[in-house]
Parts: sequence; C-alpha cells; structure tokens
Amino acid sequence: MPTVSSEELAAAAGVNSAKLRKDFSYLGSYGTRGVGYDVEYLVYQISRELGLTQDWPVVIVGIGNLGAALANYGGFASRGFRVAALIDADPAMAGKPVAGIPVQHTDELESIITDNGVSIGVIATPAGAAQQVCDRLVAAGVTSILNFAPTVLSVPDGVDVRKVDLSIELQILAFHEQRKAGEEAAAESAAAPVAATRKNSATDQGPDGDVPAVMPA
Amino acid sequence: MPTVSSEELAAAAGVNSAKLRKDFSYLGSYGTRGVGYDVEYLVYQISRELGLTQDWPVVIVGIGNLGAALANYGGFASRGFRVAALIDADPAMAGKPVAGIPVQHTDELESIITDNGVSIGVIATPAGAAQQVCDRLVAAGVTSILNFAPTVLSVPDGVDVRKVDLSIELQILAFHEQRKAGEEAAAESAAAPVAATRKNSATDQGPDGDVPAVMPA
DNA sequence: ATGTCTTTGTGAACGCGTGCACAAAGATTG
DNA sequence: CAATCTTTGTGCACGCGTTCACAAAGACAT
Repeated sequence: MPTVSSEELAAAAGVNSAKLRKDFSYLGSYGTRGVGYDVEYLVYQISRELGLTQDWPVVIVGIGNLGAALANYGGFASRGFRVAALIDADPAMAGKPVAGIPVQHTDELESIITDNGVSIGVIATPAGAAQQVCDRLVAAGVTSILNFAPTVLSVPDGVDVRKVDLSIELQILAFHEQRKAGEEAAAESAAAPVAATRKNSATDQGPDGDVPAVMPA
Repeated sequence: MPTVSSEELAAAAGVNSAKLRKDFSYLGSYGTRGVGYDVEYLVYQISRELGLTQDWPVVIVGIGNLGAALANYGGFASRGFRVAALIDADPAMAGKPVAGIPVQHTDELESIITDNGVSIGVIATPAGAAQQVCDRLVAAGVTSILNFAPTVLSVPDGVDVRKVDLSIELQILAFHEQRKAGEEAAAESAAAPVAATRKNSATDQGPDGDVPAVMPA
C-alpha cells in the first residue's frame, strides 16, 4: 500500500508539516501512526471534500475567443465539470459546434438551465451584456457564477460570484518587476518599506500569498 | 478638492478603517487630518506604487483562442500594459492580424524581446510547448512570466512565474455549491467543521480569502 | 485668535493562526 | 510478547497582523 508522510507532503508543498497534519485532521483521521497516509484513500477523501467526485454541469455564456478557449479547456472534465451547453446571443453562431458542442441561442438559456439542473454558470460575454445574462441565469436557478467580464455583478443573497480579472495577475508581475528594478538603485527612498512582501515557498506559482490585502483597482 | 475619508473607503471595500489607514501610511502620509484623502492625489500615488504609471511591454506567446482573447482584452491598456507582439509557432498564422496586431513566428521571439525591452511574457500555448517557450523567453531576458498552460514551469532564481488555472475558480464555486447542498441535510456528519470558511466582506467577488491554504490539485 | 470638530496616524492590546513539541498509536523487529 | 521505532494528532506557546483607542493635526466657525 503506497503511503506518504506528512513530512514528505509538506516538503513538496513548501509548508510546515504540522500545519499540513492539522489541516488534514479537520477532514478526519485518515493517517496511520508510524506509517503515514494511504495515498489513494487520502486522494479520494480530499477529492470528495472538494466536490471533485461529483458531476457539475456548467453552462458557458458568450462564445467569443474566451468562451471558446474555456470550452476547449481540458482541465474541466478531469475536475468533475461537464460543459452542459454553450450559449451565445449571436444567431449566426447557433448550431455551430465549438469544442464538439453545438452553440445554442440565448433564447434557450432558461430551458437549458432547468433541463440540465445547472447550478454553475460561466459568463464570458462583453461587459455590457454581463449583468443581464447574470440576472437571467440567477432567475433560472443558477446559484454560482464565474464572471470573466470586466464588471462587478450584483446578485441576490445566496448566489456566489467569483470575478476573474485576467489583468490582475499581470499587474502583480509588473509590481514585482518594478521592485526588482528599484532594488538596483536601492534605498533611494529611505524608510517606507511598503507592506512587507512575504514569499510563501520557493515553488509558489499560485495566486494568493504575496498580494497586498487592500489595493483597489 | 474632492476627498474621501478612510471610513468611507473602508465601508466601500468592506474592511476595517484602521487597517486601511495603516496600509496607506506605508506609502507615506498622503491624508489631511480632519478632511481625508485627496482622491486624485491618492489614486496617483497608489497607481505609481503599483507600477500602473509605467509602460509595460508584454509579449503573448501562443495565439489560439486564449491568446486571441488576451490580445483583445481591453483591460490591459488601461493598466499600463502594451502588447508589444503576438507570437505563434504556426507558420500559417504569421502575418495574420489579431486584435490589430500581426502575429509573428516563434523564430523572431528572441529579437522581439531584445528590441522591445520586454520583461514580461504571457504563455498561452498548449501544455507541451510551455516549458520550451518559457526557457526561450527567459534566455532572451524575460524575468516575469504569466502562465496559462496547465503545467508548472521551472525557472531559474530571479524569474517570477504566476500560473493561472482557469478551473481552480470553478472548483472553488463547486466547493461552496456542495456546502450549500450539504447544509439543507445539515449536521449529518457530527463534528469535523472543515477549515472554517471565512467570508471577508459582503461584496467579495475576488480571488484570495475563503480558500484553504493547503489543498493540492 | 481661540475653540470646536473632524479625521488622520500610530502605539498598544487583543486574537488567531502557525509552528513547536510531545504523548499516543500502531507498525515492525527480535 | 516486549521493546523499539516511526509518524500521527493535538495541546500549548509564540508571533504577527488586525483592531482599538487616542493624541496630534489641521480645517472651519465664531
């Protein structure tokens, strides 16, 4: 039976092993003392907790470049997501297959949501159409929305919205880039250490961490 | 002179006003006691600190759906980014304009980087090509990379990488969706409160916050 | 000018999460 | 079966960031 110790996992993830054990303990006691964690069982338990073992039908609204990119993105299926439908307002798109799935017209939105029991919607429309699409999705029963349009959506209580701003990551890189340049001509401005930049781990390639808490766009 | 108080800003952002004032204080003393912060001046100071007042030439490598979507994305220009070039390995793409910018062949990569003084590169290639493209970008002088390919890139010290995984946000939504469903059939599993989900503010639509620290993909 | 009122900037206290350190548990060996 | 060794699960202490609370600063009214 293949196993891993918290120590090994912690080293790989660049975190403290005690923290990792404590985090796992919230999911239950899945480890064996003196041995470690059964890899397969652990993966299953974490997958289950994260909802990866369920099948999540999603609809993508707005099949432009971004919508098409999302439809083609392979990472969805492996994470338990199933693209139930692609929806676009352009009648010329209707019926045309993208990533093997025929695009349907916005008129069908409500029936698609209902018939497929969709609770997660992805908005990849232009900014102007986003709120309207959002309202229709919510009215049809969607309770989670992933928004790629550059607008803050307003939704009723009980509906989750996550906004993805593709330029924010670039901005963070530029921020670091600027600091790199600044260090060469170092110590030009005396004090003002600017919200201490903490580096989590050497292999940190993710969002979160290293971003100032308050910094409006 | 239009001004804002830390109290107003804090309310709008859903944070504590003292924290906001302390954060601002790291940038210097830009407020006036009894009045607040001069909006225009504050915006300028924050913009400058974040590097938004500089011009950042970027190259986008891999002009598929995603690359094209990025090239068309309006949010870049307004944040100080300038798409210096679009690069693709497909010779058939060469010369074809995307978002008004002609696509150039991978052969030109090094000269483009050098000639334009590009320090930030965006990788939107398939997973298989990403590391190779990354190596060439770095060799040519790029020191910050935004990676949309589903691969973890390895880079030398001094080079920043940020990986954007479009499915992670969906996964977070699915996680919450699952918990919503679980609450109805509540208290089925006794204890195990699972890493307490903290909600930052009522209007939180952003990444960060509300995500478990350790949770491998 | 003097007083009052508002809001900043920050020292100090509090609270929470992280990491330490160890007892308990179980595997493994003789 | 006893002894030893490894690794988990967790109580506790420390440290850091958030929040409180207030003195200082400046605007504005009288």
